[in-house]
Amino acid sequence: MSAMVTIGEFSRLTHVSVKALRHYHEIGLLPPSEVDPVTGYRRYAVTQVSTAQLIRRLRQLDMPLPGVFAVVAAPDAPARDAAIRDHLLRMEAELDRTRGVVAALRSLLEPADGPLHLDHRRIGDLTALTLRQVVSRADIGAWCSEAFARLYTEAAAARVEPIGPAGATYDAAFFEEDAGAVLVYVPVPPSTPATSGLAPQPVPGGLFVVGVHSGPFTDFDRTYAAVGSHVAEHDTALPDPIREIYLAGPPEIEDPDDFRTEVCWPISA
Amino acid sequence: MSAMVTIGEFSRLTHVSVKALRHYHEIGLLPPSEVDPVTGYRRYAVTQVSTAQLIRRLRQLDMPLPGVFAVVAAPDAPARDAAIRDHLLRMEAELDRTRGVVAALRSLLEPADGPLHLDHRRIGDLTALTLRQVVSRADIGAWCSEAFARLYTEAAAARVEPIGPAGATYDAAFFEEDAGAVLVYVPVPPSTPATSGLAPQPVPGGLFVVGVHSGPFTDFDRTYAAVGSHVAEHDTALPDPIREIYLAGPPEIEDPDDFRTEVCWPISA
DNA sequence: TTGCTCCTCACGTCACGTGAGGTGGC
DNA sequence: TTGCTCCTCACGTCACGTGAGGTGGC
Repeated sequence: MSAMVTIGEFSRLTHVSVKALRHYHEIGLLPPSEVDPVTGYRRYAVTQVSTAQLIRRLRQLDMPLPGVFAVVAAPDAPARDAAIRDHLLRMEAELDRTRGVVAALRSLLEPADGPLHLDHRRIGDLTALTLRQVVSRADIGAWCSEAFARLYTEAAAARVEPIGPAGATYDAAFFEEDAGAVLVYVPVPPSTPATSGLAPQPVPGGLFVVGVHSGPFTDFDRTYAAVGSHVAEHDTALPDPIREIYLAGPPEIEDPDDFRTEVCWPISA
Repeated sequence: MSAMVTIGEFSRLTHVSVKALRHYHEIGLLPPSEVDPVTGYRRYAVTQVSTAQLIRRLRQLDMPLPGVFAVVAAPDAPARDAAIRDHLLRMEAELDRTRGVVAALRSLLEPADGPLHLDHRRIGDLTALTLRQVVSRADIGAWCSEAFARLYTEAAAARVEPIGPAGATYDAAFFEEDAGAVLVYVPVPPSTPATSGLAPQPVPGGLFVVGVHSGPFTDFDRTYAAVGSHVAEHDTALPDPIREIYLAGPPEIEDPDDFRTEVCWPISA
């Protein structure tokens, strides 16, 4: 039988606040060893200290409570360590993103590189292998790389060569609500047969104002601003999806500074 | 006169969601250039794009809205850049803390280094230069280093040598509510005269269970758990403040792995 | 005219923190 | 007995997101 302590003493032992301990009880994450049925007083066993310490560390790393729950309830050490490693990987990715944003912030505060060159262009109707899904902005990078990998695999399976650069179209909701329908496509000859998973689809064209974005995707809003401002001042924007055409990007190009992407804003004739 | 756009188009231009734009209007951070008095429709000027981009970047870096407000309203570039640099410094500090927590998490998952050596000790009443304030856990490091710097300056001004290691006492609320009264002290001879700012104060002693914590402060909860668990199992804890005695620490010791701190848990005789 | 965009509430999210008001334990 | 600890609501925080229900603009 291990010693029992009050919630206050358990808090001093573990450095977890009393309010947090009550919360963890309420959600079932760390129920006290005993609860007095008449007074409601919580009593914790000293053996619960290590669990509380683990929870505290994970929360200090901003792991969401459902994740903490999974770690604490993990059946064995490998499962537990995998859940923790997962979170540390997500934190690394977050850190990378933050580095990118800091760089983007600096570039925003420096004087601009001169006006962006803009073109009017009529893009014809295409035939393409496509994937379409509602995607949130946070997931867009991962989803796109997975989707393009799938499209190129399908193209190889159908023994066709892409006949132009890959692209994607973004519904207005993707920008306005931070989540919306995204369609990625790889253009193929109209004669391409359906593969096991994918039939070629038409991708309708139209008239666009086009600007080339050079550099990492973190910076995208600058080119969007340039293209969109030009449209607002000189053309009539259409509510159609905005198109991006990936002239140079991952996985072939490794350095984000070398990425080149066309941003195509649909306008009326 | 710059072109005006609807909230939806402004959202596509800036990559700030419509909901966020309405929120920024509501709090006065980014009011639209015009609001139709009858329909309530917002109209943004294209010249507002750069402000929106700046706000977006700062929010991506988790700068709180009051801080964003300060940056956007900054009277000139130096003031603005200083506010941003400030936030980047805070982010660096956060990152340091995170690194520490990750290390602490690893050490928690590794097998323990064997049981901690614990002593019973009667600490006598002291005379000391002291500072006392309610401090939150988040601020404790910064506050302590400032407070000790002040105490040593005062001791030098009074021409007295400290006659023992410095320490601090922490009220229960510091642990139970993540904020509570902390008293830092530097022991001096009882004959020490009052200086301009500080009169020597008595620091009452008592009976304690004492364990030595070796390593960075991030790890403190492990030693607290060991000392406190021992007390729970073998002694009667008192509600008095817990005392830490800084045998080796900053600023003299640089490597956190070399820090040594006594954790003293008050018990009844 | 139709459907799309925009509007304003009101409420939800996440992980607790902040009191208020009251009772039990030593 | 007194004061301290503990209890349970109910509501607040932060920066928006999520619908509901309705209207304006092309």
